[in-house]
Amino acid sequence: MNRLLDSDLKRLLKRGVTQIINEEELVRMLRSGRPLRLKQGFDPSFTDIHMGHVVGLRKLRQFQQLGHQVVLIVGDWTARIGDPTGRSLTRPMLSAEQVKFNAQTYMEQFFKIVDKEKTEVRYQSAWFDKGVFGLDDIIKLTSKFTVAQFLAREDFARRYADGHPIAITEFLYPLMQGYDSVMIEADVEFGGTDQVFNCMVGRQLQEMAGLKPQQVFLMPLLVGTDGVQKMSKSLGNYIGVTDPPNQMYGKTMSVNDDMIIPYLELLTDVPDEEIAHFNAGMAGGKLNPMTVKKRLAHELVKDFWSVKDAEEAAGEFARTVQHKEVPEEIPVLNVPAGSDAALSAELVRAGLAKSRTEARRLMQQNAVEIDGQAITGDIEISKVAGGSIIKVGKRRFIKIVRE
RNA sequence: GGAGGGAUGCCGGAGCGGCCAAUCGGAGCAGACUGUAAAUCUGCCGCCCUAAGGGCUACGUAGGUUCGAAUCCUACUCCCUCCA
Repeated sequence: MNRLLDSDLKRLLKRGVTQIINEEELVRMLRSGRPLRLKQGFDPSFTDIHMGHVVGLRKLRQFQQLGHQVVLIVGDWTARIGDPTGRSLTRPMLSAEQVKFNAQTYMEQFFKIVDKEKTEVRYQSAWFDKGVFGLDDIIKLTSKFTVAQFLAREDFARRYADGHPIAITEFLYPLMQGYDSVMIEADVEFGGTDQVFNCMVGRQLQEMAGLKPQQVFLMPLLVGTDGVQKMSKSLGNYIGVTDPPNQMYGKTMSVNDDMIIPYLELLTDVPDEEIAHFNAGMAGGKLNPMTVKKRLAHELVKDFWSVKDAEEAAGEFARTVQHKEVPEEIPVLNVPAGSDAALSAELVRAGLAKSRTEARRLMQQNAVEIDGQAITGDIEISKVAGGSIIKVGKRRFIKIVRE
């Protein structure tokens, strides 16, 4: 175990952290030199990890670097309940097969950030499956809490007040999550700020089981690229860890300027001093936010891909977005020699419009250009010369090739 | 078990016999603007007919009444609230 430096401690407990319960105790535990069991759970009800999740995963890695052990819990049972957090919508129950597949995909991405060697993977089914966990256990577990306690949870309270349905099984969710902590003897549980309640239930259950209650490490929820709502796939305001370099770079450049600093803090290793310098520079008008955002985009692509990819993506961005030039590589649309199809139909075939009606609409809006020349109405594809480049909207291109 | 309320486009939410492809807001798309982006402004925003214009499908599901239904009636399905 490495000696714990004050600088490590500061980085670990201050940057990108909302709240720690209980911080003094956690510091004591860290100083004790004993490898801690860090609990991180996930519901395999989705497969894609995005930057919002990365905030927590980076934190886990930092702890790992100090010699601690991550225990990843695959919530194969909780996923089937449906998680009431956030969207106020009951998620559908998933089949066992679906859950298994999702878990697999999730972990592939998870270990891009977290050290696999220092991670133990546990499935909830190990302690919740039939034969292991019975009705008597359910009764024992549920009888320890009251409805009033559960209605204290913000999400439940709001939904109840609004007359939205809350399934009884949803009450089971925090209990099961908490029970996980008992089973794996977690020292610290990690989660977003929306997880407070569930994590606290874990503490209580551990205490009731005669264990030392876990510490709770809460991290901010990352705001999505729209700069308003929390990053989530269903809202479409996310940057995925598997997004290809150009897309990752482009999405990052499209985030609101206000997000630059938080993103740098939560998603990169750019030192605090440098971030402070950027912040001051932008506030004082000395630094163009675009420059800083480019740095951010570069950092992200570099971390998830490579330095080379980051540089190429930067070049592509400058070319297509800033100078409005044609990108290096353009998808090709093969057109049979004698085709008399309408251009609108061809745009649909190329996936640049959802319907011909939409394609025509785009033309009317001056959004379709052939070799830089906007057209105002539909034409036959035969009127378009082979090799022509068609641009739709700001940056979608296609090259016509005659077969 | 009883009483009441509801199901509308991607989402929220109007409409309550013709003027409804359906007000409005959000999202999305496009154009303008912009040191990236945001904000702002303008337009679009079911599908098909290459325009004007026309056609076809749509308001939980299935029938019905009517010249005409998202709007009325019947049954069904699902949801919510309250009482027991």
